[in-house]
Amino acid sequence: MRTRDYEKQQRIKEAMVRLILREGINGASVAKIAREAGVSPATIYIYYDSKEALLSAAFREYSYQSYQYVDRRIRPGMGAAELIEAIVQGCYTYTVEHEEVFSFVEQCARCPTLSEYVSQQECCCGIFDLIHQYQAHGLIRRCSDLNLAAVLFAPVRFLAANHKGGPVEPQLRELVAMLQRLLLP
Amino acid sequence: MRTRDYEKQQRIKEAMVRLILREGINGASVAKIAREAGVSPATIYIYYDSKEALLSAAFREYSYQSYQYVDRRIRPGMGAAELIEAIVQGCYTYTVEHEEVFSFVEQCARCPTLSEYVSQQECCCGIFDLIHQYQAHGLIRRCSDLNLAAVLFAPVRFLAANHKGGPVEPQLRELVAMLQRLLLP
Amino acid sequence: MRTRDYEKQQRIKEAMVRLILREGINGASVAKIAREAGVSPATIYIYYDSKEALLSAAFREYSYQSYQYVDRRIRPGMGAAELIEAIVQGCYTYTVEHEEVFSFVEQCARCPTLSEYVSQQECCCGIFDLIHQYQAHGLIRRCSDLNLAAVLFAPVRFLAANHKGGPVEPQLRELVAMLQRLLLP
Amino acid sequence: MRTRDYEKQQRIKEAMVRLILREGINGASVAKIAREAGVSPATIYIYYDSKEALLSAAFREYSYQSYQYVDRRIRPGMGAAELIEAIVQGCYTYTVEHEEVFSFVEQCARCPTLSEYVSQQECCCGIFDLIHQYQAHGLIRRCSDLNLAAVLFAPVRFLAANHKGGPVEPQLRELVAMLQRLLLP
DNA sequence: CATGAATGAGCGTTCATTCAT
DNA sequence: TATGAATGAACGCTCATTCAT
Repeated sequence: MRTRDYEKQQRIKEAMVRLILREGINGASVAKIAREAGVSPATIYIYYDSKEALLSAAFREYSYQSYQYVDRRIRPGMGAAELIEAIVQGCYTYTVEHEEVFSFVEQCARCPTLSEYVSQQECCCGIFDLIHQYQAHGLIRRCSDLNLAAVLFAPVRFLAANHKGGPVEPQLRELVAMLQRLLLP
Repeated sequence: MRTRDYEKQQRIKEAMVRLILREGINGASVAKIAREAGVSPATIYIYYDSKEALLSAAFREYSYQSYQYVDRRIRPGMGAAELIEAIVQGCYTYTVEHEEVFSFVEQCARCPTLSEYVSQQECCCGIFDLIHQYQAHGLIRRCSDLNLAAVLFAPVRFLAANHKGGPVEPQLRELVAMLQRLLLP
Repeated sequence: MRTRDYEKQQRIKEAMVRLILREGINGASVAKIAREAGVSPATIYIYYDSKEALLSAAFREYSYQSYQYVDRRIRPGMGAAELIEAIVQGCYTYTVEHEEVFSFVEQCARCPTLSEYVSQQECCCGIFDLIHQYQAHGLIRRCSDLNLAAVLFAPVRFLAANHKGGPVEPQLRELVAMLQRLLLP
Repeated sequence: MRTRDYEKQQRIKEAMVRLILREGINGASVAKIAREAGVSPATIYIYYDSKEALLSAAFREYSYQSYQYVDRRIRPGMGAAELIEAIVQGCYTYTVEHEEVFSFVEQCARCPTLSEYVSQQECCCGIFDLIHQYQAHGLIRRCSDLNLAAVLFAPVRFLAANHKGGPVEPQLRELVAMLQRLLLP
């Protein structure tokens, strides 16, 4: 008996994400995903019950992963300014290093049939636990978590999605500075 | 002067947008759009060369329209704080009053095959012209237009997309206050 | 606008029935039916909602038709012996002249997912009305309708299905004689 | 002596027959049969060369078995009337006790691609040998074997397949009486 | 012997688009 | 202009069968 190959499962997910970056969530048919992954269409159904199961599983997984990427770059000992910078920079770097995942998650999050599979709020709870500590110590201004998420993640993603040409570093530094001014007391 | 034909074209666009809110950009086939609009599939091709032409035309049109909605709520005489409030509130109110258009534009903007039909930057040039005047007079802090757009539009849309349950008004007022503090000198 | 072509609908049904005679109800895929009928697979779905709808509609239609064929060969004025002969002969002739329909209906009638679309009892009510008159006049022995159908239709179909080689006429005449002896007083 | 393997082979056949009763001959895929039997799809191919081989082997086997069931209920010493009753009753009881086998065999017998694997005539040769003796002694009327099979087996199966609701016993007794009158001198 | 993984081909159905009226 | 009919290609998925363990 052949054993289940989790690398193959991974390859399928990555192929789908790559394809969706190129052709949009519309253009990613099971047949195309299979060809991109170098497997038979039927093989996909060994690892996922349906196309929607594949999409939602990957959406969920990558949603968490992108926040964990940021999580790994922050530590309790950081200064508040440093923390904000790490979060925003981490967010941005992730979009550059995982362009296809970023595009995929953004598309899924807007799609009414997929968005409810993942709660954006839950994904960043690790980061928020730390921020809450800073807020408790008066190192970061208090505000609702939703607005905190709104200003910490949305603008940098906007930047990542809409930046075209020219050096992005200054833009990013400016944004960091703005958010520091906004959130530091 | 609106001819009967213009109205039919409008009906098609609105039907598509309604459908995409319900079923996502994947679920909107030409046949379904036609049924929703109460016309024949062939009729759609009288007004648009292809499905992509329909999508991109609507995307472009509604993108501008959503900024014009905000535009109509601001005037040169406003105070800077008032201006920021009007923009953010206008943005939010639009998402509530045109839920389906908001969802549609958000989906299109993330889709690689559609996003390049519209430059988000161009759409808001009217608003930015005014802001530039305020900045020139030192009433609003200077920063790059991209970051300005990033903080003015992205967080409020994040709020609109991710808010679930509970009163939204306090959230929105808090966000306005945050952005006023951020952008006022 | 092209108008609906009922000849085409007929062609589809006939193609399916022909195919099922050759390859069995298993072997009749929509694509094969379409090829046999000389239309596109999609065209079938203009006239029928689904493959099952096509099957059940044809099953129902041909079930009635095969009894109507017999119906046309009987008249109130016939003698009782003559009536029985007409029914059995009619049944048999139909299976010869419409071999593919006979095979199709027999297969559908045995398939659990299709059989309940058609009540065999209802199909032959016209014939039974006449027989009831004969029974009322004591020209045909009384028995339950179910058993009447069982002896009038099942054996002749058995003959039609299982006869191989040799002249069938004597067999058929013998069967007619047997049933006359059975049913005449 | 039944080896463990023989039992597994049996399980596969029974699973298939059960499935075909529920979903028709169309709905019985190898994967479903395997699941129903609690084995792997590959295991089926250890015992049978192909799906068709499985179908035809089971068809042949169960065809004979259903006649053997009747065979066991008749003995040379019986009266002619008793013999006819035993055959018809035996036939009917079998359909009740082996509903799934009955449905399976009936479906196979009508399917052009399967029917030729089994000659219905051959299956009942044991019963016919006995009847021939009765006929030789003038205890049962002479007629061709095909018509004999037609009246002995087809009506009772028709009854079994088309009876719905109400007590079946009287129907069956009536049929037995009819066939006795038909076949006894 | 027995398995679950793997597959190319095919399934029923819908797609975006064009045709004929 | 506007239509429903028509279509080849593609859809998501399952098929019968084989492979590797």
